[in-house]
Amino acid sequence: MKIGELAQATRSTVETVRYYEKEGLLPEPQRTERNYRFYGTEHVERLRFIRNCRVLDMTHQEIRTLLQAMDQPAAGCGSVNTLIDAHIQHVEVRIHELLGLQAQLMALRQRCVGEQLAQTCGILHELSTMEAEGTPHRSHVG
Amino acid sequence: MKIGELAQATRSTVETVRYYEKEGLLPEPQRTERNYRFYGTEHVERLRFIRNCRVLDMTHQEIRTLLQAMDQPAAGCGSVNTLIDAHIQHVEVRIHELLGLQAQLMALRQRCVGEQLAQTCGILHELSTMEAEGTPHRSHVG
DNA sequence: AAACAGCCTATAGTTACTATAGGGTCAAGG
DNA sequence: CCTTGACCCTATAGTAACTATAGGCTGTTT
Repeated sequence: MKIGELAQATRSTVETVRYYEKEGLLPEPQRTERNYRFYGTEHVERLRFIRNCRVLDMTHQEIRTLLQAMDQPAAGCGSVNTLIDAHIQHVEVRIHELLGLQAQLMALRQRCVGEQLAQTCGILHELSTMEAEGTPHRSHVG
Repeated sequence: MKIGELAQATRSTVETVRYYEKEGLLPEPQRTERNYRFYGTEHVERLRFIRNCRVLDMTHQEIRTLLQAMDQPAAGCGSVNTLIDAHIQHVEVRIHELLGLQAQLMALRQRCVGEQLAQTCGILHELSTMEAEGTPHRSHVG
């Protein structure tokens, strides 16, 4: 199959497929005599695997680790379990961060009732004077 | 004050301060005769405002809107309220996404108990065959 | 005079794509 | 035969919000 068909079969785009190839997530396929990429079912499976991982918000690096495990069927899958556990942790941490954020934002929102002038707006005043602890987040789990 | 002192006073870094200036979030300060940036208390306040917004996960574009409101003290603050409300929505949406993700990941984790071989690992198998709906997220609220 | 901290500009790297420019291939229609 | 349109190719730049690096000047201390 050609790249457009592969993209359709996996709900991705042609550009994404080419990008994964450049990143080394998807192996380089054969080429036709006219230099078109030509894929088989193994590529469909691999790409589907990758997309499933992405839906679960894994990074390319995490996916690379899982693909390595896939490529060594006779080896143990401990690294897989470890990775998934760590990823679940990332997600939980981020959920807690966002719940805290939500509380902060709702408290902030209370500061201005009805429509005020900017100079008397409690929200702007609070944003100017509060001493927030914490930093803008950096977790890979958005 | 010099740029290093400003950074310290606002718990940011010298590089971030210069970056905000280039982005137009922080106005260009005066320069000393030796071309060092020289800041006053108005810069401290503005930068503190920006950092507070960042801790709340607002984008630079959102912050720009708030700064504009700050700069028009005699105008209404309706845009501020609207923006905060929308931002709270973003956060709530993301929380729900992550809760769904967490559930999916925990179900996935159940697929492999103890340490298996990669070829029999239920996690890898599930990742290969599942038909996940949804796309990798794109919300600005990480 | 040399070492060291701190400042300067300009540029590249990060993540996972997305978009664009500029060009070749292929089948169908006029 | 020519053109139109869909599809493919490579290479490069843009996205968000920084972070890091190179290469060089300033200012203070020893």
